[in-house]
Amino acid sequence: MPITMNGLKTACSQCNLVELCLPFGMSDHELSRLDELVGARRKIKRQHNLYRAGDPFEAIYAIRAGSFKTDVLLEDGREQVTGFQMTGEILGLDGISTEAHSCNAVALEDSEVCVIAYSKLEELSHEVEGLQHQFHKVMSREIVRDHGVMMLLGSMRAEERLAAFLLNMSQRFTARGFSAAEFHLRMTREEIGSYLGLKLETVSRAFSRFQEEQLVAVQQKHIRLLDPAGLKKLIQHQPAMR
Amino acid sequence: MPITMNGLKTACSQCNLVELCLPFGMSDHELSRLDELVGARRKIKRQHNLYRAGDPFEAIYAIRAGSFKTDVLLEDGREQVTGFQMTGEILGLDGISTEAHSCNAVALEDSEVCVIAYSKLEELSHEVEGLQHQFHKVMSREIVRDHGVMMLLGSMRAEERLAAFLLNMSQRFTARGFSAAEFHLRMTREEIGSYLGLKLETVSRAFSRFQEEQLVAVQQKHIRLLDPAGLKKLIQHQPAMR
DNA sequence: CGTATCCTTGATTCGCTTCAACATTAGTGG
DNA sequence: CCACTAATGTTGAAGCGAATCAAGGATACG
Repeated sequence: MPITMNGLKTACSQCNLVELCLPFGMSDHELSRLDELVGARRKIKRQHNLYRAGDPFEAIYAIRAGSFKTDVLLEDGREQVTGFQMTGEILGLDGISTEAHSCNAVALEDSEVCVIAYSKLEELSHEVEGLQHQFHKVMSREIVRDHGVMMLLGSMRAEERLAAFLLNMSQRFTARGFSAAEFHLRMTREEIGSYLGLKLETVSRAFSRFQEEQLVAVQQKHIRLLDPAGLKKLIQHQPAMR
Repeated sequence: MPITMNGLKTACSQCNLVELCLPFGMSDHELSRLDELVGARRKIKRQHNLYRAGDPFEAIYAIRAGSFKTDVLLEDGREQVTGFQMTGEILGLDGISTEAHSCNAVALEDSEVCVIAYSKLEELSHEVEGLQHQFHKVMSREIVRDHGVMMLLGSMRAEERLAAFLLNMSQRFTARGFSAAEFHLRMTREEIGSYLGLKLETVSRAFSRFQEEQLVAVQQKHIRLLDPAGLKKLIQHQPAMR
């Protein structure tokens, strides 16, 4: 029976995040086999890296608590945040292709991940029917998500991007049993801006504008969605820019 | 022995695209097993869809000849091209997550694809060691590629985007045994623009600018890279905008 | 050969960035 | 606990890069 670094048993079958995580949709029998998969948990302090671009790829990570951002850096120092990840989501998939990570994963708050050795995952995928399929789904979902971000970055104006971002966050908080209308963002305006391809001032202004129009109530990182339908409308009916 | 719609045997082991395609790196023995995988080939005429967003997902496709674009559409008609695909590259991975395709795949010229039934792929992945791993690599590469596009869209200025695009095309033509310096683009300025988050006029202007500065010779869709190093420099040393 | 599509270029407009100043919050150590 | 400081967030004014509008030219296609 696997023992974690902090002496707690790590078992997918016992975890309340199953429905959000890799084991989603698997039978009890399959689930019990999955318990071999998670070797250890690892705690990451706020602002610390789970991995960095260039690190050799050995494992993927399931977020057990907390949240992360992933980013890529250009030689000249420019940063692009490629995603924000919450509990149950999988980190590190970028590393498979070249056997090295291609982005940085940074904890936005004190967090904890389940370490899933990739070799073991491949092994077990041969045996456990549902695991292979579920893993493919997780990767595919990441691809679809990325296409959505491209849509954001390539075809939407600043306010549309922020609206889409807020609705996406709301939806993900909801899936985790939190309020859809009220939540706390763990990232800075600058990080949101980088993700959305905007400067932090533009993000701040868009927040203010939303507040004026009674769409949201903003208090620093604390957000209350007053009119989600209004936000949705903003995305769809905004006069096309490009 | 599988017979294709046009009466030709479809066999990965006989295909000269192995090094670019799904079977890359697999042993001869594994390769022979792969021949069961490709059920048929399918020809797609220029401007026709290989699949559309919403279509039920059943297969992935390896491009045997020609090229494609993938795009997503917003309700209000806005289009975002999410990628251009060349021979040996895999289409349709977006469909796994929801069992339906989430984007459109359109042939940029008369093309041909190998149809790989997903159910068969999963089945065979359990038996053929290298296939599973290679498939994971293909998906992971797609994720990494998407992150690169996000960097483009989120942090680069117009000319940097086009320079990065041209260098990327050049690199992919090279991998296929074509000239690195001279090639023919199959997509319109509008499609390039959509991909790069720019209007077609901006793309055209950037091309003209590159021509003035002796970086490339442009004649409609025919491109000659005169100074690839100069293009590379453009990407890295341009004063940061956002 | 005629027509639709695609591309180029110019003038103008507009949205976002840049620069700057200030407010607020969080974190630190006396 | 409070003073101090750094980090973060807000807002205003000005500038700039890309979009928009518009017209003409080149090319491909039936």
